Amino acid sequence: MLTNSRLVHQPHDHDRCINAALTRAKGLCQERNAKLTPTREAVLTLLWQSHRPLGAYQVQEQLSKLLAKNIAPPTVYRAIEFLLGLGLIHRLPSLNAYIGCPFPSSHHSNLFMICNQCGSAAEMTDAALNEVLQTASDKANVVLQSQSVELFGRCPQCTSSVMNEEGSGDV
Amino acid sequence: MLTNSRLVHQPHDHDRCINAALTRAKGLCQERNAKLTPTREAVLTLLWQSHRPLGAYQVQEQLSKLLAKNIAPPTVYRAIEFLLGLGLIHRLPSLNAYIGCPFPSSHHSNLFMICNQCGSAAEMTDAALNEVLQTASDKANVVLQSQSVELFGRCPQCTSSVMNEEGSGDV
DNA sequence: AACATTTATGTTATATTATAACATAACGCT
DNA sequence: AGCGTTATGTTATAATATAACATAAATGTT
Repeated sequence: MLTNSRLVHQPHDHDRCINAALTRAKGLCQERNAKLTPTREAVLTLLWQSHRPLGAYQVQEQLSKLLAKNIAPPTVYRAIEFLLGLGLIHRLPSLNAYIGCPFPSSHHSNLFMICNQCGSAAEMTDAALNEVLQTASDKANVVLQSQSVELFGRCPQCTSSVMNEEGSGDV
Repeated sequence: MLTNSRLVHQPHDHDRCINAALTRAKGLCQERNAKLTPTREAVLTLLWQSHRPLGAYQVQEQLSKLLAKNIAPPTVYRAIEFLLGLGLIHRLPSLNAYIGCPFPSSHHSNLFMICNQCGSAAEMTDAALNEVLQTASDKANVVLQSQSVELFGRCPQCTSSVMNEEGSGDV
């Protein structure tokens, strides 16, 4: 069960996450003859600033700051489209938000665990899950092409802080 | 494995689907002391006109026609909110669309099979799926609260028509 | 190097989905 | 009838996403 949940849910050296993501991205782009332009790289980096998904307009805002000039939505959406195409990021449909993919080169059908309190999202690939979904599709005679699985709950960090604080409501 | 996939993917007497849905809705509302007002009933009926999810603005358009007066978005969204609250309909996040729930009274975590070609959506509850998701959450020490599972593919009807027509692209 | 071709970005406008805020109306109770 | 509650009407606007066309930057060809 490939997952980044430990990293997402624990304090860690996040610069390593960012660097690793950029290295993977560069490698993948070279393989595919795709160009990781400065804009695209900046968007990818922004989406890796934390393990929380960002909306397109949050990216826009931060990108405008970063590049010290006004960036219009289409620029952001184009970069997002490019990165989605390479599997370097994912879209979380329930949140209208985007997040960096920790294992872009492995063919995977992904599952996200999204914390209702802190907003962090961990990704995992689970063979058992994919089997179950394939079986369900087969039973219904559906040819499965893609899937979106989002789980919502409380991450370990937020669970322990709730135990301490007692009675704080969800976001 | 509770599912309406056979109904969704085959010709059937759809009036029975609609009637059954309304009957269930009325029963549930009585149980819960909730009022199924004409607007709400109309929205529910519209969402049951087919087994394809409708966007809020599609509902608005049709509702305006049905009631022969202009209905503004908030009215639609309020009805939707009410129906979602009772579990009478679901929201499909990937589509920003809404669809009637075939088994609203059973506590279930739902899975949708959405046909990329005809847009129909079948719902199923699958105990094996829920186990797998629970296990995955447990492994990551996440307290699971809710889930959204959407499968995209080709329904049996569209699969057979593709075999006949040969080479028609997806929607 | 000069040119044409493709690819990426800039710019403006607008489509689509959803909600906020406040006004009015209908209902349910005493 | 009067009161509080719940539902709907109305207007405006927020949030997300794309269309259409202009410019610029990179790439390939002679």
